[in-house]
Amino acid sequence: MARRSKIDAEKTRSQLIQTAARLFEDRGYSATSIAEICKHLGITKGALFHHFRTKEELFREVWTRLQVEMDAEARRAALAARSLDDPYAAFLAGCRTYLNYASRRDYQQIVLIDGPSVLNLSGWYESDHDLGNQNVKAGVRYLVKKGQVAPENVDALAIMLQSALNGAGFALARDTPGLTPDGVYAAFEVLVRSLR
Amino acid sequence: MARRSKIDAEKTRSQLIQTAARLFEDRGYSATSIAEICKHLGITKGALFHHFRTKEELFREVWTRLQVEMDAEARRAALAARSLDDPYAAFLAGCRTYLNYASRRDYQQIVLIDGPSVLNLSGWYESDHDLGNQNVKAGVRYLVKKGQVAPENVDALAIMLQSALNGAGFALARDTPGLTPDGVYAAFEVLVRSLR
DNA sequence: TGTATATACATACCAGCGGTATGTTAATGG
DNA sequence: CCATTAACATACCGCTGGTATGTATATACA
Repeated sequence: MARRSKIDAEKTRSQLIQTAARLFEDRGYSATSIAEICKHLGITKGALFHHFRTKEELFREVWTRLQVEMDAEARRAALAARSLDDPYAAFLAGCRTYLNYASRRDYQQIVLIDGPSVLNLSGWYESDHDLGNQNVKAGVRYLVKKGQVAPENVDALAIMLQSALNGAGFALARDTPGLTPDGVYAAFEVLVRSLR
Repeated sequence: MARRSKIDAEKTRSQLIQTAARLFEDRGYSATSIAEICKHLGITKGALFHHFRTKEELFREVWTRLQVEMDAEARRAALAARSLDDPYAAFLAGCRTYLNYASRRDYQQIVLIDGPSVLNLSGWYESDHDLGNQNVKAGVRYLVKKGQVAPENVDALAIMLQSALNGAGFALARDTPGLTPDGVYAAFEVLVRSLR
């Protein structure tokens, strides 16, 4: 076959990302071969390596899309829940969104499990790329401004609260006995609201 | 070469684990080849595959040793710190130990980064194999008994607090700006002591 | 004490992997 | 209208984890 139009190319590219995402999700990164991804689309490796220089770069693209999507949703939720009466409301709404993502299979496998091991050589965690952390930290800073939290604990608390949501999401996804989404969220709210 | 004695075999085995641990730590699991491990010991792949059926099994052995070591140390620390005056003391001591491990490069790379992606421990959090979680949960139950925490939140809080320590240790290990071990621990203590 | 067996490796080999080098053809810019 | 280049396909490569097989000797047992 020969050259396709720009529009076709864009389509191929997004199909690659979409298919890779599906396979990365249910087989994991290392168990998913490039050949397999291409086979699903009826194209060859030449096409894939035209659009992405390495397998890792393709993964990063998948990873980024998920992060951006989560980020947007969390921001929307936080903004919508803003309240004059309750300084915690916006922050908690964002966290609830994040918790929802953290209990999704795709987010878990791609962002939380494979992400660190695949991307850690290239420094993805230099926090400007970690949108989850940015959101949580912004929330905690907001609580500082409202006088609910001591400023020297911001960075540590942000990381800890985010990680708490990560772990809880995992636990939820494989229905751990005694855990429900609402129960977990309630416990998280207790954790946050009792902060000094 | 030919067969060695049982004693020699044990030595070879533990040398394999030790060397693999070193390489897994500073290159990561997938970037460490079996051939490389063997080269460091002056043996061949035949020897390695005699002691371990797969590369993953060797990794699991390394992983387990680290976990067991951490568990023992955390238990010791918690017991030693037990206090009549402060119901939080034992729990916090165990968590401090855990935090120390979570900020070590070997524990971070092997247990926190590569562990989840290499071993398919979708459920390693609440499994019997997760000694960290067992300890944390025991600590939270203790706080319940002392009347510091509502019993319905035990499971969720245990997971969240443990994950908080994981994430914090992770952040510490790559010296995130604004984070020190003592600072993180202080923030964690605030988090725990303000629980209702 | 002799000997059959199991053990502790070494050697040789393989399919599949990620990645590259090199076509090939048509859309596109000047 | 033509040179360029984008969008792929094809062929190939070194390396990887893993296997099949060989082999010498420690060990269990008669």
